[in-house]
Amino acid sequence: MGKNLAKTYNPKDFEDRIYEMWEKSGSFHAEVDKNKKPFTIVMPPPNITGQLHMGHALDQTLQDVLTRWKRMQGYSALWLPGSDHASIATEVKVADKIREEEGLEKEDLGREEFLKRAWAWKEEYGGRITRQCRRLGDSCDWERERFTMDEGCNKAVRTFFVKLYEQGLIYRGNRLINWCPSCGTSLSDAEVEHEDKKGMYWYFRYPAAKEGGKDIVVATSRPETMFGDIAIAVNPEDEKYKDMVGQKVVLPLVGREIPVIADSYPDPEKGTGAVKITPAHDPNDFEVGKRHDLEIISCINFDATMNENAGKYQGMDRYDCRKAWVKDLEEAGYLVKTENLTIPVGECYRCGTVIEPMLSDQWFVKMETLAKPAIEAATSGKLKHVPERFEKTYLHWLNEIHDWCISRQLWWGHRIPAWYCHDCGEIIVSEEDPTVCPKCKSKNLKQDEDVLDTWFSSALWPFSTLGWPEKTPELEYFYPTDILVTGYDIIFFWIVRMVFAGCEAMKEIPFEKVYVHGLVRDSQGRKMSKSLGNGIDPLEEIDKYGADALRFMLITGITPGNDMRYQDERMIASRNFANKLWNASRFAIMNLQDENEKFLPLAEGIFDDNFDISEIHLKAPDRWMISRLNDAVKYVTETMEKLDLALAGQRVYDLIWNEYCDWYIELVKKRLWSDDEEDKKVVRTVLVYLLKNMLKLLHPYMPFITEEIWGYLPKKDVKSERNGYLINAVWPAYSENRYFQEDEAILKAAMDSITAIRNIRAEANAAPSRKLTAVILSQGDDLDRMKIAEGYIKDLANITDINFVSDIESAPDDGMSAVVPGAQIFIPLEDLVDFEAELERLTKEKEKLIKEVERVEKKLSNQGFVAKAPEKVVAEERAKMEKYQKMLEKVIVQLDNVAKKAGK
RNA sequence: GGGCGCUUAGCUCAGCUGGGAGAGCAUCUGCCUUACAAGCAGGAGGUCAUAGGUUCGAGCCCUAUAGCGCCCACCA
Repeated sequence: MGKNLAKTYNPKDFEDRIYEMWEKSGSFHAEVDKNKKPFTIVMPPPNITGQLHMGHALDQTLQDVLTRWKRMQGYSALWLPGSDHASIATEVKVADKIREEEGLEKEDLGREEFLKRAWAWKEEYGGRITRQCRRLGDSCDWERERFTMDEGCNKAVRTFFVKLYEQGLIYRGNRLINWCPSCGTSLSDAEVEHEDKKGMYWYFRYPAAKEGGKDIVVATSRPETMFGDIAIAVNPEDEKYKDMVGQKVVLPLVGREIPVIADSYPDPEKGTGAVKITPAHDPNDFEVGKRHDLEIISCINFDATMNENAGKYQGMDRYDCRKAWVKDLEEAGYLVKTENLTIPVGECYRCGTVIEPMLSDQWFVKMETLAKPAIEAATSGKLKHVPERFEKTYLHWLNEIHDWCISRQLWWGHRIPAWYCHDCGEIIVSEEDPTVCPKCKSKNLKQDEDVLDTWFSSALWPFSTLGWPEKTPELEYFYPTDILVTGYDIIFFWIVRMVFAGCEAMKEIPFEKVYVHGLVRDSQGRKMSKSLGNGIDPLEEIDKYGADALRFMLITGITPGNDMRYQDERMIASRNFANKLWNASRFAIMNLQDENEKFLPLAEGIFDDNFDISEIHLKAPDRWMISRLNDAVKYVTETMEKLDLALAGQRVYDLIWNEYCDWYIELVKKRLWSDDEEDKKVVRTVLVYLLKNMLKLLHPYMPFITEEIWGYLPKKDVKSERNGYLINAVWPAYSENRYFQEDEAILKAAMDSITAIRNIRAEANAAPSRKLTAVILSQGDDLDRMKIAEGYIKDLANITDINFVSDIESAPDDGMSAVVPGAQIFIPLEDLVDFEAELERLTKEKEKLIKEVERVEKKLSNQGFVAKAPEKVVAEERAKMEKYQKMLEKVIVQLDNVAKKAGK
């Protein structure tokens, strides 16, 4: 053993190699292990059509951090990966490809042939995303990788469908659904996006049917649906129209007579207060029509052209028809007025085409019963949202939920397990293909042509992937899963549905926590999108800066639930941090070895599992640094428990850069270069100890670099390191025994003094190489600490000699001085002192102290504060008061001296 | 129409259950000091959107206001 890290940090040199090593070693694989507690995350399956984008990178890094952390904590940590068949998206993509390459429409190929092409497409591109995930360092269990349309998932889908059908929770009905004329399929409510668009109200006059009757004016934003009007509704409370109820009016130009009816639906304040009723193309009207048992007349085809009921407009596109029809009505004198305003328009979430409400035979899931346990799960606190506010979103959707239209007029997807008997009309819903009709024994059966909404299979993901409906050991052990990580944009599509599906199929919520994160936006705060071309490719960033840098920047850049901006500078900062760690490790490793790259001896027993670092001959900086590490272990663990991964990551950054690199390494350099072999051994041991633990803390965030460095450390096969790889090492634990309060105080004094002296040096323009002496004025415990810190102050501030005094009279009355908590430091620097500048500096310092004293004084003289604030806080203030007053005294004397020198 | 979030240093953002405001980048000064210039040392920079309130004490809690953004909602 031996050798050291390469001179420069180059992630490309090792990331792929490390990943392969992990995977080959089986480190990602999680087994049912009764001796361990399970920890489970199921990966939100990326669409097979997709490419890895920043959203995935964030989503997956979060999951990987959690999985790696739990794995190190000794859980059987399963992160189950997979991909989604993405019914509509894939069908569109495959159809496009066929059109492009062969000039054929999917109908030309027929269902079977099309599906063959789709599967071939899946084989070719479906693995693309999961391959890309590996570059990120995802430690998922690839042996358990699943696909939403694989055999097991298909079995789960059919079982679940039949189960719900038998309970009457799935039904087939002729209802108004959201129709996308471009995709040629129905959509669920969640798949419709609402957008405010510039629109117009046209006010049309419907003339009275009989001589002497009153005309009625109706506003509409969709004149082309007038061919489907079957009534005009008015509110029975509306005085304007009271006498018209029961009367008939004529549909302009069409000539059909329709009644004026009374219904609570029209709002007298809106429009003219009278509403045209078109049950075939408007959900509200559909309800009104049902209430009044009205006929339904449809006038638009599924391809968004007008049908025969539109008369001469038959065959025209709905919008062309609108134009022509309005023109004709206007010319005929029926247009009363128009009004410009914005109207909300429903659009297909896939292609953006305006949705047409259409009457159609579809399958639905009855939501009322199913929603109840899902609501209960959240309100009872069993299901927790992080951050909490998303529970509101979740509950709102569930409380407002309508029945879920699950059939899609597509080919790529799970085919609906329903058959129709052509002889007796029986509908057979069954897991297996029935060969004969159970009612009439006919063999003339035909399966429903439609497939299921993609989200129907996604809803089963947390348990279908673990073997459901079979009672597998995995299902028993890993379900319910622990945390579901996803963006807030799919709470409705997915979270809600997984919860009710889990509650129904498993009688148990599918996960205990939902961690909801935001979007990764571009540096200007815009959503990354293909059309804007502002997307940043995670793979390119990995090429440039390394996967660790990308991961670290993503994790530390987010606040739970909020969007983040992608900034190149932060990416560079993360890479620089990796570089810093690399070099600091290189320094340590260098000092662990002799000139032949052989490891030098370390303290006895360091590789024993019960080794206690505090039992070797530590010095103050060692104990300080160990104490800081110990503190970080506690903080990081607790903070991760709260899923505040950004804060935890920042603490590790601080620990490594600010505490370890900036202070600890500098503090021990001299010892490492000394001849004291015993002390050198202590320092080496501490370095190994610190490095190992810091690498462990950082590993979930930056797995590659930490694993790489880990490989260069001296190690033996010990239990606490499991199979020797960092990925499997044991997460560090906090211990009271490693909290060194006194050493923290000593080092605080040392560091404050060092900084103060360096400051003086800078102000006085004294070269860093120039040796200086110092006088430190201090008393009591503070003085004792300063004395212990003496050597370190000398080393790091380049001071040759320190003279300690405990009364102000003995302090020098010239040179420069600085006040630090617990002491005042004097540096004789006559030749360099610019007395005017020093005077100014001290005056500023004095003013600052006076303000402080005044502030504390005010606080302490406030009876309310002394009486009501906690004792501890009051005591702290009193101590401050004393300290500041002392400091002030000193500064005043010093100021006096300098003023004399300055000749004032 | 309903709900939610944001407003803190020049920029991007942290700030846990209320007890003297932090980071990264940028900026200024000095350093190629034998781990690291992807670096080191030392600075400067904030009436925490506004107005009230609760409290001994408010960036944090309450109420209103303004600006920005997001989500939901059956589109007369």
